Amino acid sequence: MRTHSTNLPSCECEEIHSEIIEKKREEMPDEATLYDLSDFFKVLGDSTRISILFAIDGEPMCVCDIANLLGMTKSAVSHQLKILRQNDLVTYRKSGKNVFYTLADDHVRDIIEKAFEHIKE
Amino acid sequence: MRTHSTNLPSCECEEIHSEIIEKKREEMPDEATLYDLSDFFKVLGDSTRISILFAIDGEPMCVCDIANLLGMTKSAVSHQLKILRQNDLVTYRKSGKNVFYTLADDHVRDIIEKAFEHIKE
DNA sequence: TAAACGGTTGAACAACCATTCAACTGTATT
DNA sequence: AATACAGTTGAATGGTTGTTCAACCGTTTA
Repeated sequence: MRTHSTNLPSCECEEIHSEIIEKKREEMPDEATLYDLSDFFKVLGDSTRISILFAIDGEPMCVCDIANLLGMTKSAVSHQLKILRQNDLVTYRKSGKNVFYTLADDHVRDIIEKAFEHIKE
Repeated sequence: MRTHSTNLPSCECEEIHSEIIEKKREEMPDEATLYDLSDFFKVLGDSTRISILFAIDGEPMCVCDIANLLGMTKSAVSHQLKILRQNDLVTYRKSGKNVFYTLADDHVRDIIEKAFEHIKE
């Protein structure tokens, strides 16, 4: 998950505006929060997972139907659903042989909505 | 960018609830929109880029200062700034030998803010 | 109980991507 | 003009990750 090392390979250039750097350093969120944030966006940063989230918005859908709707194998869908589950973006309800998935809460819908507005400039 | 083929390898299982699939299919955004959305989140799905966005929020910062603040090389920072530039998340202003970067607009700040609230359950 | 089917899972593979390294551009200073 | 330095860039590399494939589990039905 970590995309750059913590503080070892520090910059090869001089500090130009030390005061600004210090001020900014105090304002920065802690590292753990930054990783949590980027990990959250990483989950949304895949067109398959975004498609799944749109599909199961409102009415719940079983894995097989999602696979048919998106033109994918059950396996591929299930792998992505696992990631969505692990990150608490979806919940599921078992019913006989089927497993019905739906959005975990409205928070995610809001964020996707806001991004939706953004990409339309 | 495309993480699954368009419609060729369709599902190996039967359509269980055809009516639901058809209804959902009409409600789904077009494919281009889904890719634009996931591409947008993909840009935010990296801790280095998230860190940069927090750093340049408010007061603009030059590349060298960002590198010092984050403990990274100028090169690595510049590569990520290029991606942020190409996706219109940041703007820059040249001043002598320095290039000062800052957030492009408040839209991005809002989205990160919302995600921030979400990950704190 | 045996077959059928929806769903999950681990390993393998291919594609993608962030960082490093080295070379380069442009501006400022001497 | 020459040096110094902020910033950019392309190629190479190592790590990450989405899909495929095959095997498996659990529930239902014959």
